[in-house]
Parts: sequence; structure tokens; C-alpha cells
Amino acid sequence: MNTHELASLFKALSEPVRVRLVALLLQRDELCVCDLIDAMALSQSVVSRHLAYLRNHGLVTASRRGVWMYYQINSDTRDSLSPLWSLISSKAAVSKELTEDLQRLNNEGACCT
Amino acid sequence: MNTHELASLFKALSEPVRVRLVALLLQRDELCVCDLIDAMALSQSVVSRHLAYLRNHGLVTASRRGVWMYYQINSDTRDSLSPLWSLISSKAAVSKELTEDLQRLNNEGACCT
DNA sequence: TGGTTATATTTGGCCAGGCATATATAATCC
DNA sequence: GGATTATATATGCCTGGCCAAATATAACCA
Repeated sequence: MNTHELASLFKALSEPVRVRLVALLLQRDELCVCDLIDAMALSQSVVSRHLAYLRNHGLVTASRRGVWMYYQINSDTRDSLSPLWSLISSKAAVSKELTEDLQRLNNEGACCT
Repeated sequence: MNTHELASLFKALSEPVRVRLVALLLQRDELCVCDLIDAMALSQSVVSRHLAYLRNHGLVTASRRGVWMYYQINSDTRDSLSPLWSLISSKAAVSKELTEDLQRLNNEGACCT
């Protein structure tokens, strides 16, 4: 991993919406796009676009089940980037935004049933 | 540290030159601007501007001794961001760019004497 | 003055959000 | 089954803002 790839990794995490997405995905094995839209209270196109960015940069993977797309943290990175994931989890855990995201996530009934 | 601050931190590290600067500073207690210019083979203004960016975002500190400015990793972050610094050190250590930077750094006589 | 470092200005590229539309799958009706 | 419709997600286009590099200039210090 050279310095350009490192910079590219950090660039993928340089956007608040993407940090929230990653922090949410780190708490669950996987999440459906419609759940993320509800939890983050953002427009569908914004969520979809940032997920695409994360996927194109190898940070998350997606799998379709029926109509729904489920996103996961790329399992290949769980080891190699584990310090980074731990840092994000611990820092974001005490943030107002993620707390609210998680509240909405828990309150919402699953949209994809 | 909320998600915006996390994103801002990663944004500061989202540029290859700044990753190289941080990686170099992680290897030494401090480095002078003229040493960094030589080691990275970049123009003075590019190095200076990226150092200013890192300083404005609290990642590095600067101290003047005579004509020369010495930059250090902000000691306040050595603990709170240590997983991040470790990650960068380990990943950058095997990169061509940093290897070459370090070679030049070691070969060059100190410019600030 | 001369050497070291910072900054102002310009230009160009990347990317965010909003809106509209396209695509993919499923469900329903005949 | 085939056509139609509904739902879920992705993407193209537009505008605006941020920031990088390059160059020139300013500020600082011996």
C-alpha cells in the first residue's frame, strides 16, 4: 500500500456522510439501503452515491437479495484496516450524529421485509 | 470527536504529499522544512503549504529556531491517534515513495546548520 | 543583503447535493 | 406466460464550492 493508496483511503473517509455510513456498518453485519436512508435522514440519491463511492474504493461490498441491496464493510479490510475501524468506532460512538442515527435505526421498523 | 471532525481529520490525510510528510515526521522527532524539501524533491511552496494545512488542522506543530522552522507531529495526538499513526507508519514503510524520501533524507547533509 | 519560509493570486479539476430519469426486481392481473 | 404497475436503487446532468499546483511576492531573520 503506497502513499497514494493511503491518501485515497483517507479521501474516501474525508466526508461526514461516508464516515457515518462506515460507522453504522461497523455496528451491524450488514444494512439495507432503505434502512440507511431512514437512519441517516438523508435523500436516497445522496446515500446511494456515497455507498457507490465507498464500494468503488473497496471499503464496502454489496449484495442483492431480491429488490434490496445490502451493504457490508469489505471483509478483506477487517484485518488489514482493523486499527482504523476501531478508531472510527470509538470516536464516532460518542458523537451526536451517530447516536441519533442509531436511535432512528432502532426505532424504524425494517423497511425491507 | 464527532463525525465531521473525523472526516476533517481524514481529509487532512487525503493528499499523497501530506501522507508522506506525516510518515516522515513519524520517523523523526522533528524535521526542518529545508530537509523536507530535499527529501521529498518537491518545490518549497508545495511543502510549505501542505505543512501549513497540517498545522492548521492540528496534526503537526512548528517551532522556529533562528531562520529555520522545525515541524513535529503534534504531541497531543500521539496518544489519541496512535492507532492511526501506527497504521500510516506500517503501510508507508513498505512504499516506494517513502523509501526514496528516506534515502534522500539520509544522503543529504543537513541544510540547516 | 541574502537565505529561509509563508502567502496571495490564478487556473483547473474533482466532487457534493438536488433533481430527474434509468434500471432492476417483484407483484398483480388478464 | 406476458403486460402492467409498484418499489428499490443507481446514475446523468447541473451548479457551486473547495482545494491542488504554479508562479510571484512578501515576511522574517542572521
